[in-house]
Amino acid sequence: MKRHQITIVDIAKQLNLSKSTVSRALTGHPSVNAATRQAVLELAEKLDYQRNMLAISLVTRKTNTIGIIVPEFTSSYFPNITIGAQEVASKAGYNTVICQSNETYETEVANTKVMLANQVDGVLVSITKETKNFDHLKIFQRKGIPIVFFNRVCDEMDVPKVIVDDYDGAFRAVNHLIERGRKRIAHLSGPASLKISEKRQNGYKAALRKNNIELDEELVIPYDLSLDKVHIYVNHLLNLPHPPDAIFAINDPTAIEIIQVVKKRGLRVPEDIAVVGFSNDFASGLIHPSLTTVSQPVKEIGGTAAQLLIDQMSRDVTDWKSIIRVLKTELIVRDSS
Amino acid sequence: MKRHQITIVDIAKQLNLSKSTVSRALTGHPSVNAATRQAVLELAEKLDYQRNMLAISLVTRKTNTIGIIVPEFTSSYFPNITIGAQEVASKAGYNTVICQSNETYETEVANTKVMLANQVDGVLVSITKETKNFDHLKIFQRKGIPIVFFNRVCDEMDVPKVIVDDYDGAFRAVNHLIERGRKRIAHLSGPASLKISEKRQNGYKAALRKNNIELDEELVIPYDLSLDKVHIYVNHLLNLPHPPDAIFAINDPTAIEIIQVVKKRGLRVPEDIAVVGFSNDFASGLIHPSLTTVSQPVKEIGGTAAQLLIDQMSRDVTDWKSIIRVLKTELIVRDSS
DNA sequence: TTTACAATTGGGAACATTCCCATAAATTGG
DNA sequence: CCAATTTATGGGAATGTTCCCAATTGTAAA
Repeated sequence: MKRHQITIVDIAKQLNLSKSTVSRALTGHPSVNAATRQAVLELAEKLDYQRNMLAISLVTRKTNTIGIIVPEFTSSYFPNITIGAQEVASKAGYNTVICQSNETYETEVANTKVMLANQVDGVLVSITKETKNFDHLKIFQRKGIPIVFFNRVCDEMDVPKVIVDDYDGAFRAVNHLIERGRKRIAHLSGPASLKISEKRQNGYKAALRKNNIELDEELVIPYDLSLDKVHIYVNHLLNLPHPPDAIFAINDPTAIEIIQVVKKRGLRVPEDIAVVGFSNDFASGLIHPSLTTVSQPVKEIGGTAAQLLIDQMSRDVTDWKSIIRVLKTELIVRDSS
Repeated sequence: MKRHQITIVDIAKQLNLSKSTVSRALTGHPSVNAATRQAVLELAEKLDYQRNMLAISLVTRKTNTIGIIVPEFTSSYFPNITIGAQEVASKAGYNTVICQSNETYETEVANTKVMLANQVDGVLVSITKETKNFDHLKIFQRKGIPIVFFNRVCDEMDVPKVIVDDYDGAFRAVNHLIERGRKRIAHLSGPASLKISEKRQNGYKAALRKNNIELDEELVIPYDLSLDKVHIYVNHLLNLPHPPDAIFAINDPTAIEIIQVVKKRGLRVPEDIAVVGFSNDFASGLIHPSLTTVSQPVKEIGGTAAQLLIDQMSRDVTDWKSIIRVLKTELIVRDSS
């Protein structure tokens, strides 16, 4: 039923050549007669010949494909990172395969198997909030497939990583709130498993300390990043006998959700409660009031990670220095603070 | 240099079996001894064996991969469509490869070559605003690779398509503006090459006609969807001797841009100018004032298209009925009108 | 003229797997 | 007890390509 695929053998037969010569003509090998090459190219064009990458990859043991595993696609953050990575990768002649782990460990493990089965030449990974065991990722190392982490990194693996100065960004965000006269600043933090939660929380605490504001543990709430639970924590905070006058959120989607909840309660942002986020998602500039946030160079994160990966793939070095690239953030002050 | 990959031959040797038997054990073929299968499975696990999909696909002539070609990823529209498609595809055991054509014809052609070279089993396509020649897409048909269009379809190809009732959606949107008392309604339309531009424009005109409002061609502006030019058209409209009191935009990103421009000019939305968009992007509910728009069942579009494609791929029918699925839109009234 | 060398081309192994066609052993029925 | 059938396994072609190692031809140097 399936139509016969045009192969180099078909071209070879029609031109009375060997498949070797056709292959050489097609790949631009120098030692082939100009007239022969011309004939091959013309016939290939005429027959709609397309090289079969499966066969090529099988013999060359290279797929020219990099895999990207991200936890989710719900905000603009990870999509933009993949765009940045894809730009760099395609410029270097690499294709990109993207898998979403959906913030679950099982899916992440399944994703790594897909990547392995599809013989990617390297992978870019940002782990889920659930990931505590890294055996599935260590397989890449064991097989000599380069891996680079970004944003959500794995501490126990000695490979290149791309992150931002989370501590510093959080510090400046909270410091800004204090400069604006806020005294009781709450923090909606992330899951303890993620390094970024820890660092941003540390930045928050350091800013309080520097301004001689005593830390009230009651105001630091770790949550699992499920947006539909934000209202619970916000209402809890606002119902405290001595409620906060500002909230610093681990990320923008959370901050946006906070603003909605606060507004629904009839309170004003920033008059009653100031809100600051982290990442500068696309929606943050559009929401009312517009969100003060710490912007990350999102595309650059993806691009840098891809570049680091490509560097590893092109050199035949097995023991790669574990570079850690820390990119700069920037505080964007808007109406919510 | 490259580490040797574990193959079924390695497993076969260690267990003193033939690669045929190992293959059968691994793929779950019934005619293999339970003890043998057990041994194979255990050793495979121990050695981190991963099946090489390249080789499998080469011999089975199936990659279990569908390709998606979309024009852009800048708004939430196309990403969400791919999410919907991916959900359906992965449930059916298919992987997904996504390519962005970046709204340029050349890139789209390049993308089709990538898809062909990677032997996708089927493709989902939404064309660029530039695409007028469809030869590169007809190659899929010629090779017997199923293709389904969505959103931006190709009229001259007789294949399944998934669209929404653009005419009707536009009609209801403009009718709503008229009900709100607007008399001079402008329309920022899309490129003439796209069917959706035409249909939405027709819906706009029909709504005017039905309400006995004479069409003023001066108020209908086709533009190429480059957001950075929106301010030119909006300012042009507002500088007219008899400026409009409402603008219906071809899509949400355009509408959002219009709102920003109008606000920057010191005019109020909706008091001075009402604005209505199309698609109900994520940002539309967040912007101030929130945007009235025609919502599309985005994930469903992707899911339906994927399902249509999978149906085609699983049956061995070469002449597929050209189904056209038209999904319903819904008018979402918010503050901008 | 002979040798050496460059320019072309062909042959065939290799890549990792599936799957059809044997083959051998074990089991069953008459 | 023998034929027939079932159960389990092996052998090897096929998939479409690259690339190494010849083989052939023509030509310039000796």
